[in-house]
Amino acid sequence: MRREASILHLDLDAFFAAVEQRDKPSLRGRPVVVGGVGGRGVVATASYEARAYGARSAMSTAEARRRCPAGTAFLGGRFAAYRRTSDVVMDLLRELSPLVEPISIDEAYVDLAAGPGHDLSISGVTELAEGLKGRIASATGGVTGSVGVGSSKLMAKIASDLQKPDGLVVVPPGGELDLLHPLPVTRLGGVGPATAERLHQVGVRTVGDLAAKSLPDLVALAGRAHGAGLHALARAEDDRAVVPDREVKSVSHEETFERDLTDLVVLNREIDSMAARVGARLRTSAISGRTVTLKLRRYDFTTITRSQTLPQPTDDPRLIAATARRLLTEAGTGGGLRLLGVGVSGLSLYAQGDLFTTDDDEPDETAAPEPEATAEPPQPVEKRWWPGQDVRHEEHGPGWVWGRGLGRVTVRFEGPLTPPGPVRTLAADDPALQPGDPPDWRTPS
DNA sequence: TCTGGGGTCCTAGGACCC
DNA sequence: TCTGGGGTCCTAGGACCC
Repeated sequence: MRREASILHLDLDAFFAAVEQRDKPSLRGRPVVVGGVGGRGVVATASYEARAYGARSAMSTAEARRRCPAGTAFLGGRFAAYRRTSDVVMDLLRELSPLVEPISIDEAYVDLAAGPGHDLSISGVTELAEGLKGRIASATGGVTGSVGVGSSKLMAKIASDLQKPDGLVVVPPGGELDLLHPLPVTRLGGVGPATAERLHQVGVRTVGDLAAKSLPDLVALAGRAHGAGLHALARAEDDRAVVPDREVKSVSHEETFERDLTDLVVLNREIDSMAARVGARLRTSAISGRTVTLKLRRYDFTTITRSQTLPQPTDDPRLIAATARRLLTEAGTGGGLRLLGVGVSGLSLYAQGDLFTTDDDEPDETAAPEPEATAEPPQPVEKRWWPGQDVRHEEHGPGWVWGRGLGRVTVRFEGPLTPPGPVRTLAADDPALQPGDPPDWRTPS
């Protein structure tokens, strides 16, 4: 805990949904749900209009459909668009300080004490945060964020959560415990359903209740590290630094299937395609790893992992896939699998073509490409289009997919800088309709 | 038509080593 | 011939976060 309120936490409000409403004017002021749109999808983000009907993050999309009225937009995610907007925001944060720690695409800490001569008085950081919020809204085309400023990461994060959306709370140094102790323990990071249940059983409901418990009691309840962490947080003792550029520890890809799979041939093909994605991401980051992990979730939702550590680090999709295939054969597919995942950990920086690369591992330009590992299966016409997707039509211009089915696709032709636009229903195989790029929300100058 | 996908950190037991 | 005690690596699972 510092003497000044010099740590800022920013949390963008209903971020995915906010980007969708910015880029799709017909959705502004209306309920929007972003997430998995298939039968087994879950909600990633619900707009505040959708939350009014009870839609929530992590809820199954089926449940959100039951709760929300007709006309609610259910959209798959456009991660390239979210990434572009996020990058703009993170750049604004780095104008405040070189010490910016992104926590996710929509959340970050900033160490204001490391910035250039900021006034760290209460009024000083309040003014700074107000300016930041204004710059974020104007640079992103209206996406808002909630800001908390305090003497530690703990306090900044708690504060940003107090006045959502579009909030700003500065916790004056010395006021930490008055703010913290009445709050439910579940507001502390690290207190999830399991810990909350155990705490409730010993009568702990608020952070104040937690602060009354001894360190040995909490260690007995939650384990050594977690117990000590809770003991400290309940007293607002938090010295965690703002760390930019945290090292990646693992790279993985997983997929829940529309229907449970049992066929080993099909599952092996899935492994190949996941290993190809993981290998490509490793190679892009110039890293490789020694431990290959296969994750599987059975028809009854039981989840197991099987891993094997290789003698040398690799980023080779074929070696990753071969290892994962072996682990799958050992684990068995009994009863059917609803999810498969392939991951690599034990990462290290790794130059291609080093001592351990054999001739066998070199790409062979004369060989036929390996269809299993590289080629995407041909797309059925129905699956080409998904709700929310950016498209462009030769005649009607840019727009986005509202819905599809029965050989047709419904598109609304509008963009972030247009008024709400017209809807047209087209043949799903209309050659004039193509996937499009995320639209630019910035006014052309 | 219950329950995503990408991660991090911690714990615990066994192997192995000194 | 009542068997210590660390330390590290590997594996598996669980809790949690966004």
